[in-house]
Amino acid sequence: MSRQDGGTPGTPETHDDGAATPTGAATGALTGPATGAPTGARRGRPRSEGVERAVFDAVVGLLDEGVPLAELSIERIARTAGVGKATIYRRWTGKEELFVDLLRSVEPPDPVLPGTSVRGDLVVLLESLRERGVAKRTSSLLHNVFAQMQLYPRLWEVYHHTVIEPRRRLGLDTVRRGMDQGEIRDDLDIEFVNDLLTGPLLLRTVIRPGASLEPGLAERVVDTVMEGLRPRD
Amino acid sequence: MSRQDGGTPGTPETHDDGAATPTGAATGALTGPATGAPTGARRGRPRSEGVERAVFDAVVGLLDEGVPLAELSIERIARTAGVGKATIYRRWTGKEELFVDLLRSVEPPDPVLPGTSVRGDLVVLLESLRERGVAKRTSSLLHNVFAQMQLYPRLWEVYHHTVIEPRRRLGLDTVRRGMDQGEIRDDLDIEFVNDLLTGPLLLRTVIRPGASLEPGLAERVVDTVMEGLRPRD
Amino acid sequence: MSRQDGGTPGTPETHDDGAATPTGAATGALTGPATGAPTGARRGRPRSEGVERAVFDAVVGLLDEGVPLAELSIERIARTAGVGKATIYRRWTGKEELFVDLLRSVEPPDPVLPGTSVRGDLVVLLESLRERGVAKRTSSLLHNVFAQMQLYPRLWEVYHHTVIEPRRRLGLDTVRRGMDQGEIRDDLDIEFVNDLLTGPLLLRTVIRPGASLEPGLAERVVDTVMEGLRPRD
Amino acid sequence: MSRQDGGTPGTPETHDDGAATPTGAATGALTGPATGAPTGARRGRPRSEGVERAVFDAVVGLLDEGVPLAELSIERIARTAGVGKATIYRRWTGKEELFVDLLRSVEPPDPVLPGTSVRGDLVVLLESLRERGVAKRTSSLLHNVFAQMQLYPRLWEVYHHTVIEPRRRLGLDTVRRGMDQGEIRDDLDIEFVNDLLTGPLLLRTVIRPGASLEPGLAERVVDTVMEGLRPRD
DNA sequence: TAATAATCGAGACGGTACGTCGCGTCTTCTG
DNA sequence: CAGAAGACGCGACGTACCGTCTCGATTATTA
Repeated sequence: MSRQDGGTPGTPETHDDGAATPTGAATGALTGPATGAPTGARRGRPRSEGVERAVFDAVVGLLDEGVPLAELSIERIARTAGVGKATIYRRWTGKEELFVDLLRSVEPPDPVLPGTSVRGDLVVLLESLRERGVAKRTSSLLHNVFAQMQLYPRLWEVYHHTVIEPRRRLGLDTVRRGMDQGEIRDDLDIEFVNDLLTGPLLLRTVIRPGASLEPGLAERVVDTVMEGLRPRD
Repeated sequence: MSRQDGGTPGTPETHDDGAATPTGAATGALTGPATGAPTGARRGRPRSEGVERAVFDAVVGLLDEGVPLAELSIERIARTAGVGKATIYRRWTGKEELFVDLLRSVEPPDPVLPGTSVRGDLVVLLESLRERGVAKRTSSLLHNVFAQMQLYPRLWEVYHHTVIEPRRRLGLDTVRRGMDQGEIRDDLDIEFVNDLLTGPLLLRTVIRPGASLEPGLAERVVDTVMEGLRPRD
Repeated sequence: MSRQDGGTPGTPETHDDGAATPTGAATGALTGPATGAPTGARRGRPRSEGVERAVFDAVVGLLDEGVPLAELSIERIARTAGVGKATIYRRWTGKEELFVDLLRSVEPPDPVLPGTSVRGDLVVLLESLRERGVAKRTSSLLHNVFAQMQLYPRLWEVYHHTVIEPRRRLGLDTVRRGMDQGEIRDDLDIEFVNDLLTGPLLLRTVIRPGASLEPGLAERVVDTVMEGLRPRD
Repeated sequence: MSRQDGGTPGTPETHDDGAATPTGAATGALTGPATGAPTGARRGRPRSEGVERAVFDAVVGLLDEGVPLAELSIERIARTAGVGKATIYRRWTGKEELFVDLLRSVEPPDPVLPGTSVRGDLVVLLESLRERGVAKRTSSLLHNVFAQMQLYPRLWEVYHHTVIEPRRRLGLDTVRRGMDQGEIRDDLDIEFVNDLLTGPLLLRTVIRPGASLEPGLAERVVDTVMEGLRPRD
């Protein structure tokens, strides 16, 4: 994972779903008061919560000012945040882990599938993909980070691992259910079908960032892939 | 474009748009009278052809040795190639342009469409996508460069511009023909249809580099998207 | 003086001038009514005696291991001694004061002058200089600290102030007595004469640390300076 | 020696007299035009002469402003001199070598002995010691550097090696001549006699920097040591 | 016995400097 | 004039200490 140390030592670090967030602060907030946690008597001065806030703010601020991601040196971030370099290195092993953490902190939660029909679930899933793509072009932060995210292979990788993969698994489950229930042909590979459905949207989101992501696109993709391209009479 | 100056004459410079060798033209104009000749009588010592060979060899060699793309500094490339830094900067404006040039030098030509049937052309197009994906995992150079190509936004961008986009246009033309000839529903947006077809393969090629790219995949994608996922009886 | 605060009561604080334990007095005054008692009933947990022992041991140990004085950071000393940095800063204002304290703790007492003859007293004084010089080359601690003591101007200065100056004054007194009693020419400046006598030994002790300090040197210096270099018949 | 690289490769690097100065520039100036020197065709851009001037000026300037020697970090010197840190490290291995170079650049040449009488030569030698001591207290640079020179063992060591030792050897030769010619008792060790003579002045110069160095001191030391302290009638 | 208060080890904190590396430009000599 | 060599100002790297500041825990005195 990305964080350096900390992380409440009771957190299992399961990397299977989006609930990992070993960030400590964030986790603490989500887990509740946690007064009874097996908190093993930390020694020394505890890490200031204000630091990551300051660092994140600095990064967002610099990106807002139009500073390209490649120019966001640790040095500069520390200077802007009014924070010591060592303090940053104490929390993150490098720029990439920092960005991953920042990115995750603004990532919307996984969609909740209504479960009424497979088609409906697929639309919801693809719609969430579409919405993330749209968010990328709206949010100043997301826009900048995503636009140049490819700059950092590890960032890319971890992002996939913690964000895209979990949703992909949701998709696979839904496709499988569709086959079981007879809504989808069952003579095809599940992964293959899933790629047919998500590929077009990911293409427009990741590879061709200028492409249209109009509302209704998700539904249209699902329906068209379901129906096929052959002309009907 | 990427090259700083002349561009090896002989390289077809396939993709027209954006005016091939722009700086080359400009340079030619500045060099003097030029006497009307297209290759305007350079003065002084001519550029050694050996230089780019040495530079390319150095890059490939370093990548083969496992040096990550991110550690390929101009400094190191020059050192390895036994070439002055200034000589490199005289030819390319930076690392990215160098890589783009190198990448283009090993890129296979655009596929030739048989034109017999729209389905056949689509399969050929997607098959070339698949083959490139496979090549990425075979060629030591391609593997390394691609695997971390995302590191360089401009490299990524130029690559798309010079390699992916042209093929995309081929795809759009084919889809249009399919609609005109009645092989494809004509109630859909051409770009949309093209994305439905290419998305799955690009997904596996670019976004999920570990995914299977088995032979026959291209054909299967075309057919499945054509037929749709709805169970037939 | 060097110590930050209390100063172990019991340490005689030999060298008067500069008002012994200045900060101690001040602290005492600030602590409150003080009820008249000289050691005004400190409150809270008293300082552990073990700390300075641990710190001194750590310094000596590191020097013994060959660690150069310049690399003895407070950080490292604290780590080695198993002591908190703040605890060190609570006692000494910096590295130099710590070293001064350590140095003084191993400094032999001022020599006792027999007072029989001026020549005898001078020999005793110079002999003590010689012995200190020899000790520097024997004791692992003294060797290391002295050899690089010049590294710390304040250490040097304080050492002179508390060790060399007092003995210098002893020397001046003796020379004066010699003049009064007719053993030494009285047409010369007292300081000048003293420098003639101590200069050679200090030269070999401080400035040319490799020079010989054989037994009998002190006596020979006194006698030769007394007699002069001119050949006698 | 102190310099990092450069140094005209023909210079023998004899460390026996003050004529070592491998500084290149200085040597070049002293050696003459040296047009026929075996200068082995340096490659690449030659080192700018302006750099050491700028660096030396920066150091002197900072010391003049009262910045203590200990705060003269390479970083700060570079900043003040308007010079890259790497440029400094290219020439000197560290602060100490830089200071040694600077110090040597302002060191007066060895005294020329008249050779008429041994006493006269000794006076000249001691007078040069005295003058250096006086210079230390006059020159802003020397004052500051010397006053805290002890901070840098290597600086101290190299200074002794290149400046003090050579003159010491001059002194030893003179004392030997004095013994041979009957001006000095020959029943004493030469080094011992030399230390008797130079010790007092070095004491006042190096160890007790506040002591008086009035004109005539050198002569007085020689005469008094020659005559002895015993009262004459 | 309980409250109070200074100490302790530990280590986070904002800084500054370290010595190295790469950037893109420049300046020299050689072919 | 191109080319290699490499110096140059610049700025970032990741580490080490600086001296200060919180922490929880410990250990005295005072109430």
